[in-house]
Amino acid sequence: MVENGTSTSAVVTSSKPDFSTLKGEIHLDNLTVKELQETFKATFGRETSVKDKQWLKRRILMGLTNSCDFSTTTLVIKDNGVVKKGKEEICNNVEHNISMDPEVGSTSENCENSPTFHDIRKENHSNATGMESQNYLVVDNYGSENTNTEQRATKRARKPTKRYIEELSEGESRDSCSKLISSVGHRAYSQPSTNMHATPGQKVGLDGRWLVRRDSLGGSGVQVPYVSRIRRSRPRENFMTLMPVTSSDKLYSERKVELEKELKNLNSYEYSDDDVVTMPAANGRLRRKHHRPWTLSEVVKLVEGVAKYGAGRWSEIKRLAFASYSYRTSVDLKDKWRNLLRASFAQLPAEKGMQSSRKHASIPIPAPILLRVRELAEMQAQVPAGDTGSDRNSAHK
DNA sequence: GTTAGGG
DNA sequence: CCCTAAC
Repeated sequence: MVENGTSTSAVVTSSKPDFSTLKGEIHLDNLTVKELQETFKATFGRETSVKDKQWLKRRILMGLTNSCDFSTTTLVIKDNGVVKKGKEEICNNVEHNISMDPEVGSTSENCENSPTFHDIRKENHSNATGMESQNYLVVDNYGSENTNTEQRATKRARKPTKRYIEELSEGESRDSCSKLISSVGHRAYSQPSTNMHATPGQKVGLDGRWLVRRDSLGGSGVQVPYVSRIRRSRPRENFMTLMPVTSSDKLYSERKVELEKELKNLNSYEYSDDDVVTMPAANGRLRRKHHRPWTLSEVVKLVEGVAKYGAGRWSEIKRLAFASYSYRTSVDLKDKWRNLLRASFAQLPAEKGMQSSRKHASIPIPAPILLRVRELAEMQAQVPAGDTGSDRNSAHK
């Protein structure tokens, strides 16, 4: 199958997929890692350093099935590979082609049970369930195998925070000039008559202390209650000032030691003002408390940690890779990873957004690292939460 | 106690 | 970084 094979010598640096390098038939199963990487490059227009054959194959096939309109090409996906469209009737069960696992694939060649590539493209018949008739290439099992794709789409619903509710309510009551009651009345009148039966959540507290509105949060369907702002104590004092002096002293000294140890590693950046509450920065703005720019080595550690343990296992990464960095909490790691993701996906394609994307980055992250971040993100998007080996069910406890 | 996401 | 709902 590799006869024509991938042109291993081709060094395409274009940023766009170049299918011209995909000559003839390609049987992904038979390709070496290097060849798979070449194919990856041809498919996605960029290089990859991932050596995981399985991943590469899956990505390539996914990329092809997703982005390539096969009706306009002479290529067709078949038997775990891309082949030239032949004259023989192609009973092409995409489901089987997309599933790279040998065990699954071994069930092979029954085209009757599941929708076929052929069927869908040809007829675009609406399915019996009437749920949705899709005229794009549907790969059955695709979704179930990569449930992560769906999971990523549906973020877990999050109730608006108390503060959000309060602040929003406060703002609105300001807008309506203390005519809270009347505005509510207006709202009620404007409701369709069928709505007079308010759901429990819509009732208005007689004392006027709490009201509930129907607004939803960002279209999430989460309803935002309307409450009058209750005066709270000031948001927050500096953590240290609230601590008893005794324990404060101890923590402070402990921390100080670590800080000073770290200072040597960092390129002698001056952090003497590190633990200070809020420092007026050069531009007159207030600087955050406890701000410590991420160093390159920290970023690298983080990336490696994500590679090893997976994104989301922040406490684990914190414990195992950042044991000596006491000032980086697992939340910090998570935050930094989020920023890295943003940077890697925003900056690589076009270097335009540099201005804005750099605004939040304390240090310039070298492109190779961002590439790695990107790869990890893509890789882990394919292999959902499932671990590649280390089972933590037994590892814990 | 952790994780995810908005601020 | 901070804050905090969900887990």
